[in-house]
Amino acid sequence: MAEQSSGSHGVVIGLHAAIVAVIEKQPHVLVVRRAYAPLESGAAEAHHFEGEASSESGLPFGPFDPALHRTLEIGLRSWVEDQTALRLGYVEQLYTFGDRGRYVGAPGASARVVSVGYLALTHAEERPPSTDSLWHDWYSHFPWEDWRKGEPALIGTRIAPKLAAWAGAAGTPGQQARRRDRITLCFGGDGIPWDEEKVLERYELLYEAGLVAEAARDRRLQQGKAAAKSAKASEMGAPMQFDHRRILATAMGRLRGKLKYRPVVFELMSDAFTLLELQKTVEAISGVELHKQNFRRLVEREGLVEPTGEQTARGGGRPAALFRFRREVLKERPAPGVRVRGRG
Amino acid sequence: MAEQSSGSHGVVIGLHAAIVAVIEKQPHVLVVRRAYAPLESGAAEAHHFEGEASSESGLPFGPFDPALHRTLEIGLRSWVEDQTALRLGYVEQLYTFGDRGRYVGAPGASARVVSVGYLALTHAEERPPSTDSLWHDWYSHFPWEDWRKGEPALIGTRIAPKLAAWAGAAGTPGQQARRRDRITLCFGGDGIPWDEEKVLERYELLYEAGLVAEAARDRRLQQGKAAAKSAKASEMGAPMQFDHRRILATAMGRLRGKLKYRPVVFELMSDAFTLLELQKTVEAISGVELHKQNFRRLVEREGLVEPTGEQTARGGGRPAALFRFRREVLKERPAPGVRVRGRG
DNA sequence: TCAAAAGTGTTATCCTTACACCCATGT
DNA sequence: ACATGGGTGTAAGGATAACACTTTTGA
Repeated sequence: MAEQSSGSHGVVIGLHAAIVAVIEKQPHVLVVRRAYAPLESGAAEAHHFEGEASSESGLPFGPFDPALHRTLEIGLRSWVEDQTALRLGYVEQLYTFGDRGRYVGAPGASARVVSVGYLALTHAEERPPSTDSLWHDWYSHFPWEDWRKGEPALIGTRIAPKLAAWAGAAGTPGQQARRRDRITLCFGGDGIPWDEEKVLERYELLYEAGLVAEAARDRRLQQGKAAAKSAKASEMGAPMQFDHRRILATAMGRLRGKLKYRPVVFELMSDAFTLLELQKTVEAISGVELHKQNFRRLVEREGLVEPTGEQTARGGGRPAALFRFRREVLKERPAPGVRVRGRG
Repeated sequence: MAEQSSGSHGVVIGLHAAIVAVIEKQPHVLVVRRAYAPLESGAAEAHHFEGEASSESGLPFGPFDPALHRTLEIGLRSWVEDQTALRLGYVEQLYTFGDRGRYVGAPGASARVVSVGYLALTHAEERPPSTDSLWHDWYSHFPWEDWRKGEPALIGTRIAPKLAAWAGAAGTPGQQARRRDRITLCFGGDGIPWDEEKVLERYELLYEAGLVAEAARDRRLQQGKAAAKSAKASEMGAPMQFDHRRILATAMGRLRGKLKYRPVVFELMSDAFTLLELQKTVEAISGVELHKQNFRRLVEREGLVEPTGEQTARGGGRPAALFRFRREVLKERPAPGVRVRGRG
């Protein structure tokens, strides 16, 4: 076993993809249910997770094999195609995480894993692409991130009180104040507005405060104990394997930001769409409602779309004009995008 | 030697820092002159570079040792302190590169290297922090990026013609058109304005077109040949070891972008500064001149600074009021920053 | 005729961009 | 007095955010 590494700097790189699609006005991420950890040595030694953990879902991922793939992104694409039978279009690197203890693998795990996260966008037509993978509404993992119907009740009833308690439990008054500032910055209030892009900051805060199932799980696994059944896991969103929820949080935040200055929404749309469908897609991603008319003026002014000339047929209201993405903007304006700014 | 890896997925992670400071209104990056590649196995086997390459400078870097450091960033900080005797303040991860052939190490190099790049900001007081490291004006590596005195002559005299030739040399007319579009998008012209943030895109384009010394060097080294003396290296900016210039390009672009929505400039200033010093620092980084009064109104309106009450003493003009960074903005506004937008 | 969704007009306000001009100090 | 940088007033034009109202279809 040439592996055991750790003494020097042998490291395994895990490539992870948050593959996003918007289906029926809901943002979804592709998850894989697996009972083994494919990140150990080259062969498929199907390590089994301990009890509970095996029922969690995770992002599609696999190790980077430098002998096989010329770049990280090529490696990622090949892993994803294997695991999900899905061909990726738009792909963007997010972040590389290497924290000890945040990627707790199978019990026999020897090598240290560094996670490189990617965001991929696709247009999904309802059915999950393969039997092993399925689409999850991303708000099932982040219920506090959906502000389309106003502030989620969860924040007032559970998150705010528990975070306040956590802040109060800090050692010195100075630390307490700093924790409180951080909470306000993340979740708003006190003059600070909700910033939909701070998805990662919020998740990390909840993790540190121990409000999220992964926090307790990682602590236990680090101590070599079996993962206990975590009660009320679903209340604070469905947990994911390893540090995958953190990667998903990074993806959400990045996508929400990118929408505003790059025409990436169109990667999520079909070729032809109505303006309201476009708006609902942006709203699904950014988690806030928009002002209809201002949205329309915006996409028109930026020259992001052009009419196809067709109309929608399906009943229940006046037919809408269909539009398509105007690819020429890419050559015209330096940073075209759907600038989003909450609404009243 | 348990190393030789490559067959499966044994990978060495190189942590790289682009450490930036503004000295005398010029942006600088800290470079290290080294004659060996510290990225091979744990021990210090001082591999010697082949001829020419050893005179190139590079960014401070070193391998990530998971046994020693809990996170990537901690590993980076320890490497940088060792190599430069400099303690880092603000640090931000940039990107992870893993391209085969773009990180060409010492001849005997076995393991594949994945580079994780970081941006670090510091306030330098003139003298280089250690004898092995020194400050380079970053425009010496990217002469086409300094538009403070208008469009650099280099672009018209050398870059544009050579890029045009490269575009014309593409196989099909379609490819030629796509190359031309890309050139316009990167360097502007034809209605597209100069976008100071596209530093990486421009460098990658120049690399692909073979206009930059590293392109030829990497090709040669990949074929096992010795690196030839590259004529006119300095004309297209001083090259750097490995893929370090790419990492620096990433750092420049990211910093130029971040300035606009986060108060990071202040990491580069001393505690007290005049508004013109602040403006010159922003101009140094972003490479464009700004409109004095609008700049002042901006920092004032955003509440980024507050007067110290002091005045500058040094001669040559009316004394200026001194200001300091107003830390409270961090608690007030979601995304305070020095939004920069060229000028006439 | 009513529900459902499509689509338009208008305004106050703020931000941006660009003018051009005056002030205080050292030599 | 003049060079050097410090510092201000003001106005046109555009982008934003918020109003509420009309139109076209299917059931």
